[in-house]
Amino acid sequence: MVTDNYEHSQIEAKWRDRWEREKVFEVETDPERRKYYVLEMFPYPSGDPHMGHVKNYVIGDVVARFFMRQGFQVLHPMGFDSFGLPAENAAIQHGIHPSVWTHEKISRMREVLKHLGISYDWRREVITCEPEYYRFTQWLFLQLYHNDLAYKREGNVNWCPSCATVLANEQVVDGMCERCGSEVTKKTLNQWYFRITQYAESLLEDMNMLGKWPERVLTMQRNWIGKSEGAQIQFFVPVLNRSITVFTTRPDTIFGATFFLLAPEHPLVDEIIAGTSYEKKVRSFRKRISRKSEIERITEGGEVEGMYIGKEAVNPLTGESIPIWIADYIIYEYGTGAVMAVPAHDERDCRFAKRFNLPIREVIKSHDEEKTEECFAGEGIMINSGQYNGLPSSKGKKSIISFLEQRGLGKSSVSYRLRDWLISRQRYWGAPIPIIYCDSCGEIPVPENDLPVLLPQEVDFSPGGPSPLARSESFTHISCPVCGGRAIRETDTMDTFVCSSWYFLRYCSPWTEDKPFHRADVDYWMPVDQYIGGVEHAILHLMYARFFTKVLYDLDFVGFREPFTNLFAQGMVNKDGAKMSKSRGNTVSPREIVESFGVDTVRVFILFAGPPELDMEWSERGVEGAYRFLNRFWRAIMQIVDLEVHDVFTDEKRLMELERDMHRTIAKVDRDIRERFHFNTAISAIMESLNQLNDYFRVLNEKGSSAEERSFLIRYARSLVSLFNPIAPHISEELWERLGGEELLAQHPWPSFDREKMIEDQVELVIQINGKVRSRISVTRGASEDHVLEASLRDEKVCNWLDGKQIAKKIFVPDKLLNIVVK
RNA sequence: GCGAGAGUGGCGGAACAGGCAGACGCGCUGGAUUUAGGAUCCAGUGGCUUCAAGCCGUGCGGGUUCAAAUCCCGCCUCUCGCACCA
Repeated sequence: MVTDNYEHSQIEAKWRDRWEREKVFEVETDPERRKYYVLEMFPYPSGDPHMGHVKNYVIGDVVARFFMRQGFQVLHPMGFDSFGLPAENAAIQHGIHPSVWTHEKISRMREVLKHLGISYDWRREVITCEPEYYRFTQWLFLQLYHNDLAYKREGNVNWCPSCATVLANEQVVDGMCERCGSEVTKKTLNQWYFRITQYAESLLEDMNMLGKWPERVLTMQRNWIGKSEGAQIQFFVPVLNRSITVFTTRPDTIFGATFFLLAPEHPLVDEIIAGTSYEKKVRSFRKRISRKSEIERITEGGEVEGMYIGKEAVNPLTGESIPIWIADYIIYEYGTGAVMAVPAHDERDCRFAKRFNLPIREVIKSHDEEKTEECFAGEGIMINSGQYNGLPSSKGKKSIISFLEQRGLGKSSVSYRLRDWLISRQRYWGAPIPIIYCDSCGEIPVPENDLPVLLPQEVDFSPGGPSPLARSESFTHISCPVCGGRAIRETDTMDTFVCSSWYFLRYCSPWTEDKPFHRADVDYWMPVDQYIGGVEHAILHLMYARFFTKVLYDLDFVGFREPFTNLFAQGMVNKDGAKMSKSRGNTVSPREIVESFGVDTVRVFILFAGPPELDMEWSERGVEGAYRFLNRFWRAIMQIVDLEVHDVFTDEKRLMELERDMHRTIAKVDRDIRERFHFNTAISAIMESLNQLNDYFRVLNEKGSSAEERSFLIRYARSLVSLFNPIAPHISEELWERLGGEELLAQHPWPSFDREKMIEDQVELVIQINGKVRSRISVTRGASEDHVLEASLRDEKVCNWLDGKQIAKKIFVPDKLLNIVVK
């Protein structure tokens, strides 16, 4: 029973049920209709959603509801990214099985989310830890495997001792584990990788075909991929009787190469020092370096370390012999792991040369004569470079590369900072990697028909030792699918980012059983038109998802190369100036706030606090303010619903003003939502209209209202309620019904406006004297300069300012201002 | 260090293409209503100035312009990202 007061809980429950009963948000593939796909990053089910989630979903819901009312079929799904460590830690600490823990959390979270009344098609829910889903995560792994995009190799990897697993490069932040904050160490392990580096160029290139993405996200991805163009050059090493290739972006500085550097772990180092007195020293040097954590490297002020390893390399241009050193700042995985050191023009080489007293030879002169820095890394004119003297660096680069190319000693080359994606995790709660090792057949992919490789239920979660899967006899020991002989399963599971790299495809086709998705579904719905989430995923998730999409495109499973046309990165919700977190104890529970104020209040507060891309501050007063506004809104509309008609005159002038205001408000709200995502100004426009309305009520209270006024006000109220609907869907649906709306507002067409009706006949025009506002006059729209000048000369204030002055100049902006410049 | 972004009342924030700075809201002040509080309604609310008139005012300093929060140059502060990537 809904009373005449604004009873948020009754109203919200009523419409939530109604939308569900009438399947308002359920959509089907239908190529006849225009589609729009709105997606919010799905959550890890940690329990109750927090305010950051709510903000995310509310933004998405406004967009979804807005487009729905534009006549689009809107796909707006929700699911759970439900593999991951917290579930496993719960098992270790409280003895609850990860599956049980996760499903409990999901139910709880789903309940709260449903309570928010967001326009999800819940039938399409995706849960990544269900075999029905991870079966296809494994299937996708196999596609990558068959196309040489998934491979296993030994490598020096990031290890988080606290999580007892390896981490991808992307998951190490300032030398700390992105998840738990412990210091990351290095370990040499045999691990599975995805060959994302093969897609470095298209990940970079295809950024051009994206729609609206935040510039900073693109920049971050660009930096992460880190493309640099240069050359590979061969330096002959007499002791090996062959060449070592270096990568450099500055072939024009080759005459300044005074020593040669190798990464300490470079395998050629061993060949060079074999049987020499350096063997022992190098071994202990390597040991010392590997103990040095990333943190120490950064905090020690960049003290470089290295040592001479006893042999020489030959500069292919000068024929000069230069000593070979190893240095800790040379990264084996980048470029070729070997560098020609040019201390005069590279800061790091310079530091190294100074520390170990190596010669520094200047070969580039700055264009700017004044500049005589010790280490000049810019472009300039070549000197001390034989026949190349006098050439600018850019030309020199090209000539040197072509000289080397002709002699087969080098070529132009591109390097990327991006590394292959390490996907193995030594943990239980993830999708098992579908690989089998047979004593006689070797490494065998699990046949597609045998998928999913199910996680065993009964495993030992006690901490320490190998991962729970490795300890499970029944899981590990199987017979080879090829020869039937003895075999063991891979016991690593996949990084959860693999699961989230394709979930947006599954939403399109969630009921498909024999494959991850139907092509027709995906072709209809994809790409996601608007993706919304936190900027913290700017690199990791967004790049992995882009990578997966590109692989699927190349393998002809999908017909598009980019998954997300537009991306919106929302700001955080803070409290007391800091990020809300359990450890700080400054969290606000959405569940409780919704209980006392209602969903619509929370939505209005969040959206009104500022533009959504900015961080916002949670404020109790702000919530109350939003609540008060909803009450004010309710009362005003109800006053119109209950308006009695009297036999009185109509205030035509006020009515016209209101009419104009109505069209302006529609135009503003429409634009603010559609083009700018600035819901705060959309709400303030609605508030202004409401204030207009209240002013008018005062007139009506005095004189009573005519039938004409009542019918106009109903129309006005309807458009206001209609505009408010994507922002506060429950209250607006209720008021819509009370105003006589027959169909659901959620399915009612979005209001349109008439530009003609927005125009005023009288405009207020600003009169400036010497650029300062001195007066305002009211003139008819489109008044001429002469007319305005004449009118302003009759204005007392203007006359005072002009008294005894000469008019030197006039600037006239029609319907806006007249600036009179006097001497 | 490199790169990107941002600095506007007591606060969150408006000002779409150089043209009325401070919309809208919060807070605060006064008033009405009320037994009282809350809620509600009305009025006010950038600073200086005794009122009026006026002057100053968008981080700081300069510039362009009839006119600058907005454009240009220099500086300061903050936030974020990258940080031995040859």
